[in-house]
Amino acid sequence: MFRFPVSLGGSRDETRHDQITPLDERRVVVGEVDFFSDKRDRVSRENINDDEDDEASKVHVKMESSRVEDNDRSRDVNIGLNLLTANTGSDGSTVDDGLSMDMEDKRAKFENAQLQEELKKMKIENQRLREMLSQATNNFNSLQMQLVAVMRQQEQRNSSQDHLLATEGNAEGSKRQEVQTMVPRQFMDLGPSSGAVEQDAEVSSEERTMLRSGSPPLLLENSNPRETGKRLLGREESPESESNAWGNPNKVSKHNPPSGSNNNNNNNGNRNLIDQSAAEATMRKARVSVRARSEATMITDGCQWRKYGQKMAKGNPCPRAYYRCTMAGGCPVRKQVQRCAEDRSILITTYEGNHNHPLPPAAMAMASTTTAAASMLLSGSVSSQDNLMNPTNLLARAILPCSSSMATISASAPFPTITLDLTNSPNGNNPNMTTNNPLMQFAQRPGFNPAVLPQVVGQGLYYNQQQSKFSGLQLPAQPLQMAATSSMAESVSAASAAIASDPNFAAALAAAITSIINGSSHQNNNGNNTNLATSNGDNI
DNA sequence: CGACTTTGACCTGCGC
DNA sequence: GCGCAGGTCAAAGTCG
Repeated sequence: MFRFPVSLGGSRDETRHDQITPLDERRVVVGEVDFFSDKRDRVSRENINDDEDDEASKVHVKMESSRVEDNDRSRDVNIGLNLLTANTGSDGSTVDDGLSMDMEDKRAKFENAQLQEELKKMKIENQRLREMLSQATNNFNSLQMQLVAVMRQQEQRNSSQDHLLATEGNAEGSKRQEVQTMVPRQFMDLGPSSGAVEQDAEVSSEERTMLRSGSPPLLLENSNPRETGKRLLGREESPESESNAWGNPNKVSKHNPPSGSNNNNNNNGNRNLIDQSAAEATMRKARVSVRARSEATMITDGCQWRKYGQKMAKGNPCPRAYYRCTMAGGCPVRKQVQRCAEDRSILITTYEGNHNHPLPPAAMAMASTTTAAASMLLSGSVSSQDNLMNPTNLLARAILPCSSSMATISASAPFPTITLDLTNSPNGNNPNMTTNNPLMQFAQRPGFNPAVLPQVVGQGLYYNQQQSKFSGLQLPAQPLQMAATSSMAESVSAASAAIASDPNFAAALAAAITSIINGSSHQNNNGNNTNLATSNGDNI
C-alpha cells in the first residue's frame, strides 16, 4: 500500500519532486517533465549567464582587440590553455611561431578577463564597504543623538532632583533617583520571572545550580531592601493574578495602588510601590508586533490559540481578531491578528504577555522572541527609534545588525510596541538590508515562510533572554558566554557566509543569529558587568 | 459532547 | 457628561 503525499497547502510541487512512487508513473512523467524543464531552464539560465559573461568579455575585448571570436574560444578553453602552455610535449613540437603568437594572444586575453573579473569583484566589495560606511555613519549619528537625549534627560533629572531636595529633603530625592534608575532593571527581571515555568524548563541544571547556590535570592533581597519589594512582587505573583492583570491591565492600576497604600505609611514606600505597579503595567502592556506577508489567516507560531473576539478597527476595513493562548489554563498571552489596511497581503500579528507553561520548541521560540522584545523595549528608558541603536538592546542588534528599518518602536501607540517588519522586499526602499542583514537574506529566499522566521529568531533570542535573566538576577554572565566574535561586522559576514554556504537555511540562520547574538551579548555583558560591579556592591 | 468560532453586548479609558 | 474606540465577555451556533 502506498500513501500519497497530501499537501494541505503550501507548494505541492515540492512534495511531488521529493516523493515519487512506482505507481506514480504518470505523475513521474509530469515530475520528469517539470524537472527537465527546470533543468533545461537552469541550463538555459547558465547559458544565459555564460553568454552574459561572454558579452562582458566581448565588450572588454572589443576595446582591446578586434578578434572577438578568439576571445570566445579562449573563454571556452581557458583551463586547457594553461595546460597547453605548460605542456611542451608532443603538441608543442608541432606548434609554429604563428600558433605560439596566437596562444600568447589568448593568454593575454585570458589574463585580461581575469583582471576584469577581479575588478568586478573589487567594485562590488567597494560598494559593500561604502554601504557599510554609510550605515556606520548613520549609527554613529543615531548614537550621538541618543547621547544628547540622555544628557538632556540627566539634566532634567538633576533639576527635578534639586526641586525635590528643596521640598522633601536630601534622602527622599536620592531615593527617588534610585527608583528611577532601577526601573529598567526591574523590567528585565519581570519578563523572565513572569514566565518562570517556561524559563526553568529551559535553564540547564548547572545554570540552575548556579542560580541557587551562587546567590540565594533571600540573601540578595534582604541585603537590598530597595529591590526586595520588586523581586518579591515579581516572583510571588501567581499566574492567575498575572493572568488577571494581563486580561485587564486596567485592573492592575486599580488594584495595586490601594495595596501599596495599605502596606506602607511611609511615603517612600508608597512611591516605590506605585512606581512598581506602573512599571509592571507598562511591562504587561508591552507588545511585540510582527508584520509578515502571508495569505493565511494566522501565523503558525507553535502555540494553540482560541479566538475570543473580533472587532472592526477604525480606519481598517479588515477586522481585528483577538486570540488567547489555550495551551494551559490561565495563560496570559494574547495576540491580535489583523491585515494591513494599505496592503492586505501583510498580516500583522501582535503578541503580548509571557506564557506561564512549558512550550514546544517552535512555540517557545516565538514566546522568547516576544518576551525578549518586550524586555528590550522596556529595558531602555527611551521609546524611540534611536533606542534601537543602544548597544544594550540585544534584540535590535540581533535582528538589525546593520539596519534600523526592520524593527521600529512606537512611542505614540497606546502601549509601547516593537514592530518586527518582515515584509521588506529586495526591491524596497532599503537595499542595504538585503546585502547585509542575514535575516533579510533568509527572508527573501524563494519559498520562505514568514512564520518560520520568528521561530528562528526566537531560538537565538532565547539565549539572550537567559542572559537577561541572569543579569537581572545579578549573577555573573561569563559562564554563559561563548566564544565571542571580535566585531559585529565579522559576525554579519560570518552569518552571511554561513547562510550562503549551507543548504539548510534554518540551521544556518540559527547559527548566524547565535553568532550575532554572541557578538552582541559580549558587548552587552560588558555593560552588564559594569552593572554587576555596582549592584554587587549593593548586594554583597 | 466538548472544543472552538461567531457576534452582539458590555466595560473602560480617553478626548471633547 | 457624552460619545467613540478598543478590548473583553458570554451566549448561541458550528464542527468533528
